[in-house]
Amino acid sequence: MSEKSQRSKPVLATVAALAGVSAPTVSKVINGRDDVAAGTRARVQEALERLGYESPVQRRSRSAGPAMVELVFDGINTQYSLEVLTGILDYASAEGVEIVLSSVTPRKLHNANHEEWAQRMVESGRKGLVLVTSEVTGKQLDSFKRRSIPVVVIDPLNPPHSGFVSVGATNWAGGKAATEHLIALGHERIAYLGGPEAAECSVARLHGYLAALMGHGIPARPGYALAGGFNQAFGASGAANLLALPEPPTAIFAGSDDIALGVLDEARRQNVRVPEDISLVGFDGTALAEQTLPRLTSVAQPLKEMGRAALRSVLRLAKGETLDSLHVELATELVVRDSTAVPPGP
Amino acid sequence: MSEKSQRSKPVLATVAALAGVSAPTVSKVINGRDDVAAGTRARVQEALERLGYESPVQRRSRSAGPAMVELVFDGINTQYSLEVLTGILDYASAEGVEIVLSSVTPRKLHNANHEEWAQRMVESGRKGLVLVTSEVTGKQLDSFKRRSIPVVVIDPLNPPHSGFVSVGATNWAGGKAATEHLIALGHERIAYLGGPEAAECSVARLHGYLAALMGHGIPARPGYALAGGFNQAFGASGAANLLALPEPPTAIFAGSDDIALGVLDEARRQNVRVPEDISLVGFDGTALAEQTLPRLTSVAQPLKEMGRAALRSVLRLAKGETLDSLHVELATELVVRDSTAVPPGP
DNA sequence: CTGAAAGCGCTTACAG
DNA sequence: CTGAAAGCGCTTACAG
Repeated sequence: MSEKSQRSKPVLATVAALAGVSAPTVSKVINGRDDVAAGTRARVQEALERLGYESPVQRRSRSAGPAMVELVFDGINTQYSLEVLTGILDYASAEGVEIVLSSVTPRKLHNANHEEWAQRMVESGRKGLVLVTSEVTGKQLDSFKRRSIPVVVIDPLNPPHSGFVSVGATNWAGGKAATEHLIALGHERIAYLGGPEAAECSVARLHGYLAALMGHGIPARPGYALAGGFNQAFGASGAANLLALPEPPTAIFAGSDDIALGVLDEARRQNVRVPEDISLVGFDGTALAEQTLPRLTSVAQPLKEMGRAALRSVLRLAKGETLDSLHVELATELVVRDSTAVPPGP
Repeated sequence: MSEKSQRSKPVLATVAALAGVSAPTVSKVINGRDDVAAGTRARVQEALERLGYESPVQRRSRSAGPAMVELVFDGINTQYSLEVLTGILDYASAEGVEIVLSSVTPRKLHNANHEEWAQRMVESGRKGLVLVTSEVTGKQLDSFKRRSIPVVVIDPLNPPHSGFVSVGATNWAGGKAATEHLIALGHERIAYLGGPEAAECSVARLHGYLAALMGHGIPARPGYALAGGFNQAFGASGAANLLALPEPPTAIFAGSDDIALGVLDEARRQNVRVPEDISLVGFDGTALAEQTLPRLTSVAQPLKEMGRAALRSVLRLAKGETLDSLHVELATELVVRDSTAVPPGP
């Protein structure tokens, strides 16, 4: 009688006995319900792990096909997204993993029912989730954590306080490098046109910019640092505002290449020459930077590598491995092209 | 009481009632036991069929969750791919369908074992396959056809002789419109820089170009129609060849916006002004056309709509519906911007 | 939060 | 052969 529980594959009741709880409680933990005390959940999860228990759903999904990872973009219609996507797809194909892709508006992502979403992912056997430039709350991540679905965020909009895993670039260092390049050319009136105030990566770039100014004893001027969207429209309107200042900047550091494109447009409209009248540095270093006229000096992000790294982390977590660090920043690199020069004479 | 069995998915007890036997007997039939009388077995089997009953094992193998469609790009690193992808993802999200994405080199696609591929798709419950700008042989398509997996090709490289379903744009009409626009401006020395000779869509554009010339009694000149890749590099080298002719063209019709970008680069290098010295028309009408200087006159393809249409066709085929036509062409539209003008005086 | 009790869908063991 | 009865593994609804 007592031997039977040793060899055969563990059932829910065995787990319950080992954890010292009732079967319903184990059932709740397995199905990701939230009405279980943290301590109880921990004990049950340990018992589950020790016995190697698999729920019917898990058994069902384990049998079918190659591993699938879900990938969600907060809108894919940018060069940035395309390069991240390329990195992820290349690595996925090398690892024999399939990518289930969706592009979702930030609004929809925020309103989505994460409980249902996570449950659906378990049921269809997804190994993990990669989110790109998304805002995620701790509560939302909890829906996934409770079901042991690893989540990795690329360029998270909010700071990684909630203990989630994320991949980014050295935004602060990149912002500093861009600004120091301009300072080295002789500029002192340097403005920053960044992304949304809420976007962690943009804030880091802003602080890199401020650090460079401070390091060279250049005071930050009022009205010289503006926040908006990571898009061409904000680049144009921001540039218009900056050029209308009593003392307009001689150089603009744009928080993305798209923003820089808008600046180029506005400069052209006002017959302000780049780089003769005003210098311009972008951020991202996508293919776009090569195609503008003048070609854009830009801080390159290793977007493909960021995609690879995110997928690799998700797959490692799915295998139960632990990561060295919850947050990884890959190096940015300033690529000098034709949009920066010495400031115009007085 | 009696209504409840009508709507919900049938359980074993329902089958038993309909067959006039007990649940255990149905269980035996399902599990292939031999202790069931032939007549009883027949009645049970009929009831099973009529109710569409699925055993837990059957349910397990038929993949759970929302419908999935596989999407394969022949390289996604272009604006073209991005717009097609956007169209597909939007429609997928509206229909509650999930997209499994891969980007594959043409070589790998050609060498892939289509038998295994198709079998894998059946096993993981994929509803269909969308291929973008791929070359497909009848034999390969057969692997999918035998397994009733619908396949739709967007912009097939080979002509749709093999009876496969495809979605494209009115390439011939677009080529003709581009060329007639140039003729209307007064050009007679008009060259064509097209994509690969094997690409059906490029051939159609070439013939549209030739038709326009012929329609206006303008002879096609030797060396004026070149074939290469749909990329910037070919645009630059092709333009260099054309400009080196004893009688260089006064206008170039490029088979894609990427090709046109290369032409712009080469023109700039040679200090040939666009449109003053030479007019330029692109093809695709992606966001790129808006971002060049001068902004590019281009034949716009409805890429998002082509993506939508392809997915819609796959889903209809998967439901067993029939399509009105194996091949659909959506309308192209010439968008005149700043890269075309009257030819320079002699 | 927790678990006793009831229930669900299916299978097994066995009397007839 | 057949099916009433018992049982299995899991989930649900709800009292405390």
